Amino acid sequence: MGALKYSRQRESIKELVQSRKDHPTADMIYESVRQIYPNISLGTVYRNLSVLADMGEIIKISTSEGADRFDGRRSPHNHFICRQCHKVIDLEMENIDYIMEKAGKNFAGDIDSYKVHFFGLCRECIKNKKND
Amino acid sequence: MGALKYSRQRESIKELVQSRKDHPTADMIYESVRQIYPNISLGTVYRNLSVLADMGEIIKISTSEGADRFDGRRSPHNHFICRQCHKVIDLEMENIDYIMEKAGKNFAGDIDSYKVHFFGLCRECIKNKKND
DNA sequence: TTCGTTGCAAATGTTTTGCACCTGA
DNA sequence: TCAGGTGCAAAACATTTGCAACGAA
Repeated sequence: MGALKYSRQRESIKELVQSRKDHPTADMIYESVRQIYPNISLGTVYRNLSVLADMGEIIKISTSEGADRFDGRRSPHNHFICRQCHKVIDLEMENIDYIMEKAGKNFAGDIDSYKVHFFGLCRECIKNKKND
Repeated sequence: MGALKYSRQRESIKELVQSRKDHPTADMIYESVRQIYPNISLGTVYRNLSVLADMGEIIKISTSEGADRFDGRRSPHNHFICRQCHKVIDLEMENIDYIMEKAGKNFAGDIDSYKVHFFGLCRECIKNKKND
């Protein structure tokens, strides 16, 4: 049951997200894809983002501020979220997968993945602060 | 401006969250506090949870599944989230604050905190899976 | 032909907000 | 007194879903 069938809408969404370096919300993606498929609906965008995230083609980032964001980058990496402007930035840092072992030591369940969000101020917001 | 004034509703919410070991949603907290202050409104609960989180008295946990959860535990710790039942569990693990330094190495902003969410199956869901 | 996919719109679930009244300092 | 807090209800958002028509295999 549930064999995935090709759809140009899904393909287009996937390519769009994977080509962008920012971390767009579903709505931003909708606005972009609409320039190619003017009739696409927001529901279709949400449905496909969900499928693509389940397949591991893209990553869904949930922040406490506003809508979820999506990331099409393939290689594993972590994120920084600015507490002022809420921008999401990819971090270039060494692999820290070993924290999963540390986490699993006193834990009765089965840990298979993790997400780290780092918080603080991004470069732009530090600058703006100084100009106050 | 904005001096915080005492309110028994806020006090009650704070004590409730800090006394619980699960990770209730705003609505669960509302239902509980209502047993003491039957007229409290959900809006008041949300407003106070937000204030308490800003003050650092409680922690707000945003998951991609459903409503945000709140944690009143004082000492720093990390969370496990079951991908099946979405339960949130506190982890007893060694401190890994040093990952902030690793993250800051090639980054132009200022990192001051982080949150790690570990994912997988909790003990109960592993059991249930075996009984299929 | 079959069954996943789409567009549309309505529904859902969560959180925020405007406002008149209440309350702590 | 008076700024902050509250209850209530409506609004704002983000996301999901039912359904009839469409399209890929």
